[in-house]
Amino acid sequence: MAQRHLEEYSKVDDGFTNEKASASAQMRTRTKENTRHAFPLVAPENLPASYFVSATYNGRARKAVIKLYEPESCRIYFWYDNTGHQPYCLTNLSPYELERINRVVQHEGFDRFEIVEKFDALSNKNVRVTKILTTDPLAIGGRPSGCIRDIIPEDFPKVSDTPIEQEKIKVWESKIKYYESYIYDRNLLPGMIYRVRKGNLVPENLEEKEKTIKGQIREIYKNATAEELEFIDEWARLLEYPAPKFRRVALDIEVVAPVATRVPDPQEAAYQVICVSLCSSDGQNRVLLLRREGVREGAERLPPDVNVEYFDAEDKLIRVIFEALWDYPFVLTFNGDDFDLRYLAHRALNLGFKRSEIPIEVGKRTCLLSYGVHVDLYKFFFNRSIQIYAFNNRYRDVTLNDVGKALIQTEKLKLGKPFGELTYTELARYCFRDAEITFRLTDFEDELVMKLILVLARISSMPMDDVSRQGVSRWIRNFLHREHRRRNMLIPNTQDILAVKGKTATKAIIKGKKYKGAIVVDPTPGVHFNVAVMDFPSLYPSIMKVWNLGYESILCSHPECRTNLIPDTPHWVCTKKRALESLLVGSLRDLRVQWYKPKSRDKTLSDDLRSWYNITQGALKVILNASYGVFGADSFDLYCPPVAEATAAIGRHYITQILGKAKQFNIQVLYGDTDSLFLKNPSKQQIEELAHWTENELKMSLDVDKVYRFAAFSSRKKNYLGVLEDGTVDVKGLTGKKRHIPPFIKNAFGKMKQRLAAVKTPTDFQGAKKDINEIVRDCYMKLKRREWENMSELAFNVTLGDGLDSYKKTTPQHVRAARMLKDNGTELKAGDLISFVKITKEPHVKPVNLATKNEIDVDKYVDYLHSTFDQVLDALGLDFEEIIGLTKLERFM
DNA sequence: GCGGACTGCTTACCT
DNA sequence: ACAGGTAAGCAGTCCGCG
Repeated sequence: MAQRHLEEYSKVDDGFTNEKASASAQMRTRTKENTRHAFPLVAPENLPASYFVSATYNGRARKAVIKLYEPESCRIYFWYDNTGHQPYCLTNLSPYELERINRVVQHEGFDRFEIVEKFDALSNKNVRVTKILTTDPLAIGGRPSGCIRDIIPEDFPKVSDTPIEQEKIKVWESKIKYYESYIYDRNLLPGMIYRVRKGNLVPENLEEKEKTIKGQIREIYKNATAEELEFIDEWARLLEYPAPKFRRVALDIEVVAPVATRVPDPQEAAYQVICVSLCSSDGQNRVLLLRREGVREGAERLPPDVNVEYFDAEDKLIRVIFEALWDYPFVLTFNGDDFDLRYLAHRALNLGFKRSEIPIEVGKRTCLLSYGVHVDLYKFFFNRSIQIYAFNNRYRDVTLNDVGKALIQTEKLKLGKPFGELTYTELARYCFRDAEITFRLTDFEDELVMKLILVLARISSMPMDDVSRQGVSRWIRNFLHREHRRRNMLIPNTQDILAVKGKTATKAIIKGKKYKGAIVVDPTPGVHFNVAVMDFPSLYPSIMKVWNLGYESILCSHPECRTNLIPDTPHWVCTKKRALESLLVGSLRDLRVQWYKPKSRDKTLSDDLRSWYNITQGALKVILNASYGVFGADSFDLYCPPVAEATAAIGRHYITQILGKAKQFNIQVLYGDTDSLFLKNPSKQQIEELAHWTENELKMSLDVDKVYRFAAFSSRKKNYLGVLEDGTVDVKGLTGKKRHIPPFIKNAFGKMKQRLAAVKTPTDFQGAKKDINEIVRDCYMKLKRREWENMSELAFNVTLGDGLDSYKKTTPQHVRAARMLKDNGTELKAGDLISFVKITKEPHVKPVNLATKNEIDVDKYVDYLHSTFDQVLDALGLDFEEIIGLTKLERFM
């Protein structure tokens, strides 16, 4: 914790000091303020089975601290390290050489040197390195200057007898947070169950369960190597242990704002907190209101199970909230990192609270809790991987309203008047609804979100608070780090991997990209009946597994491996030693495909168990989907572009081979993208032939993923519409489903989609075409007659990708509109949605709320209607201009 | 001085 | 702070044109 906070505080002074950051819970137990807590925070000598939910570093005690959640009492207990583990980093300088660097050996936090042997996967040999142990993680790194990791390359060239270049001096593992290092070295598993016995932290082994599971899993993985089995066992143990009930509270605050369009600055916290709502798993629904002059009670009703409490003084209200933060082991907010908790912490300071009275650890980007675990659901749902793979893109805007609407069918209350004019009960109702949505987002489907976070914590070896905030590349990095330490492997520095294996050899189609990616087959335009879609289940992870891909195996140093070439590239891959990534990604893939996916659909299992399997397979899917991409991302610690390049190249090779085979088998391929093939009316036998061939020759499975009753292609790639047997319509890439398109056009598109769903046979098409004609014509006429209900129906909704000032090269329309809004006094930032309409006069755009009906450039909208429908109409053999009644001659003129 | 061909920028999508 | 490939619309530039 101290390390993390120091790094954050060094950049921005937000009123807290480092002392505050390292002020620990342990210290709190000694302070007077805490005497009001009836329970001890430090774990007793013996603690029953409890979940490892978080970890931190206590600067006062100079120890790692594990937060244990005991599910019977529903409390968090702190367990302090008792093994004497110390912070350290590694270097290739010998102790003898290091002794000469005064600023190291005389460093305040320096303790001692040790010589250790590690396996260096980059050079493929064991190396002896020096371990520099310290008494404080900050001695190694995290301060702006004077850290050992920086001093070594700065000072050693000066004191060395022989001239030495800085690049040859290596320091390893100096950027790992101390509590993470602690977790790895002690082989602890966040999210798993531990006990405290005689003061020691010991893992809880559910031996019976493990035995049966292992038995069943071994049945399935008969072909796995011993090495693979070991990993599969390990993963299965992590994923099969049960989850607790999470005692938790959701919190939402309201602040008086002098300017309605401006959100109060949480740093300044200049205005009163007027309402706070709590909604909890134990049915404590509370609204705390601050009494203010001139505010009326109001006639509305709150839900009957909600308690309203009034306060005459703001500090008293805040104290009650802080008590809740000391009480609940899990606290949920929607954007609490940047607003609610941050505001409360600074507001409390402004009101004269002592720092030790504030249970919030304010960081640069986070607000963690002194006692429990804060999950900021905004950050969690904002995670693109979570959004797409765990929730199938069901919500599009990451707002409480949109996520609530999509996942729990509950929206925010709409306010009919300005905030300042609300009665107490109106304010209370509004605020409570927000807390309620926040809570229920973690409650639906048997606490799915909480369990998902728990499973991800287990896979990634990260505390729950970290895993809920960070992206998928951090999760992957952390479990790779864990496995390096477990196998006594040196964790390489990013630049070292790059220096040895950084070069790519293929040319990307897109300018500015590093290497060539996947193949997209040109679609055959038209409507096709009975289209079977075959695909490779998790193609890229399978490739990594089968081809032994990893930073250590690609371009390995063995001369005899050089002939083991990756198709389409000059790269080779190791034949002698299995790469860690290949093993890890491969075993996760197998576990998902062969165990969790089938179990999640197994009707013989209880609902609870099936749901757990479903959550687990979903978590695995999220991780597997990113496991290739991270190797091509320079932000990833084990960045290794040839690994990503090789994966994509093999994928291209496979698809190309199958295309050739399909031709040979006389199967018409209508379309294909990356790992899929769309086959026109194939016979059962043809499908089997193709699947068998792939299994035998490519050692990959190729399955029928779905069958379309019919599919419509234009000549555009990544653009089609397909109707499944059950009438579901898949729309891919068509403009009509894109988020930014005006609802007016989108609605017409939706009607067409519905009409197409009813088509069963080629003859049905006649009727459908006629109706679609009508739909398009109707939309066109309404536009021409300016018959829309509401201006917002015509609004384009485009995300502002960057801050307004960073558009230097061009001024896109949405930016132009956004600047008009800004001139009007609206604050805008990256990520905001800009709603604008097209108008006839210069500059042809206007924010929707500033525009009037007769300004609208109707013809521009007709153009949009045209291009949107064309994508489907040409497949159906229809013509937009004929539909709207222009003859060929008129068009010519 | 104007318009078409072109490139580049931006967003949203697909796998 | 996972990747590359594709579509679409618009902004801006260049070049030819008596």
